[in-house]
Amino acid sequence: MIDLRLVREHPDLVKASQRTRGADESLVDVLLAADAARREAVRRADDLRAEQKAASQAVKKASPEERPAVLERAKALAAQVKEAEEAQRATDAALREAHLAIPNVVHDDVPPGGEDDAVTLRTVGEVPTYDFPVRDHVEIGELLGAIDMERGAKVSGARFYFLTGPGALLEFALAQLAISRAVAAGFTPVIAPALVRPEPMEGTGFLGAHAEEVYKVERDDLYLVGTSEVPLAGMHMNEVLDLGAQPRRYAGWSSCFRREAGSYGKDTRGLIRVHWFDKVEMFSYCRPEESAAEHQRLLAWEEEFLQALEVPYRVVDIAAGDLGTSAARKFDIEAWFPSQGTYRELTSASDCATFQARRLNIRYRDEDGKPQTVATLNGTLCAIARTIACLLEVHQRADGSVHVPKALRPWLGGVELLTPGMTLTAAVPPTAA
RNA sequence: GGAGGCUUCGCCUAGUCCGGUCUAUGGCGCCGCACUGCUAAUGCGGUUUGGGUUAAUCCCCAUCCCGGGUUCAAAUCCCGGAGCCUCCGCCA
Repeated sequence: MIDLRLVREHPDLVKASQRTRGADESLVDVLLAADAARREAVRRADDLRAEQKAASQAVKKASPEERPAVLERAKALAAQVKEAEEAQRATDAALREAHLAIPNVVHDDVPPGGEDDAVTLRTVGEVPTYDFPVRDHVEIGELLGAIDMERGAKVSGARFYFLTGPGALLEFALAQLAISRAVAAGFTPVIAPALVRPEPMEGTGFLGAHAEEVYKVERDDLYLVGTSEVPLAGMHMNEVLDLGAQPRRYAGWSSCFRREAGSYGKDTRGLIRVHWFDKVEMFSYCRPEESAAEHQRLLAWEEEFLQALEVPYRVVDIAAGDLGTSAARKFDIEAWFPSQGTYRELTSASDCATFQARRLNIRYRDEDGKPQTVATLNGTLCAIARTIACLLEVHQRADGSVHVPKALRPWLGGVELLTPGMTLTAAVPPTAA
């Protein structure tokens, strides 16, 4: 939810934001009207309630002969209050609806335009050339005995997979690397629940436009999260946080589930787009004035992680029209996929400013001790399945073997190369053995 | 899965049986003032959050886990839900 005060005081700013998103700017006027209507209804109900309270007090003090008349008046007022409250509820609902209809106000530096107008901020690393026909990650994964798509489909259906042998070890290696780097950077590591109640789901905005994307466990009124952002944001809902000098940072590991409705035919092969994967997600709570700087820091950590994986990538600044509802700005990192001859999204970092926290009611105390809404940010440190796909492709060799980035070796028994037919026997750092 | 207990304005707590005097008690913490050579102690005052109104103050409304209901009137009575705790059953 955007800040209502901003809408009242600077509707033009919000309208401009709507325009750059390619969204309907008349929604701002709808919101303003709903706000005015609600305030009017609130005033009326409050006034009547005050009157009714007084009348109610009078009942008690009334003498026996006055009593029937006073009681009559109190009853009449009670009826009016009830009516006024119903009217107010209607305006409350209308305001909420109008309020929710408006996505976050975009950051000034966000490029205008839509999906194709993302601005590439930088390209890092050499795009590798191969003097042999490149295989895609499914082929390599099968050669290595790392990925089993067929049995994934047999057991769970399309877009499911088994990671086996070196694939399974790669998952843990990536998770370990991601978490240990995050911890070194000062993040609190978190293992978060993947099944959540409606409130955090709604508060993070996933029941709005993305509702079709979400798995629901009907019987228990719980949802499978599509990203660790949900439990990490929900963790502090309805709290007033003690924000010290530093933002509060969590690195959460959890499974993620996505129905991928509406993506039929897209990336049907392999680990690129799956119904379930595991992820290490960074999540920050900070003062609103710090969020832009924190956004850059999250991005830097993402980049350093990919550099450690020796993967060529580019950073793109997502255009306004392609931003999610709650993001004021979003950077994606796209890594090189040789089988596709292009960069594909691997991670994403969003600055939600106060949009998400306002709905989740997460605040901090400012210098005057007043509660204020915090800013929240999230960034993928490692979406594991897709990262495995990328690693297998980028680091492939002619014989089907795969180069292991130095940073991952400690968790893969020190091996420098995964080769078809090999059995990894040591999944611990050689030094620890 | 079953049974019971609990949830009060930062923390602890009184109040709930028996509706109005609750505009919620007291302690701790915190803030201010006074006193004191300084500290401590003491005294006095303040200290939930949100909304409405306002130039600001004042004031008004809501808020006793949440949502409904009964009533002129609900922290208090009734129904539903959540969370925590205990016990039984089952279980990795």
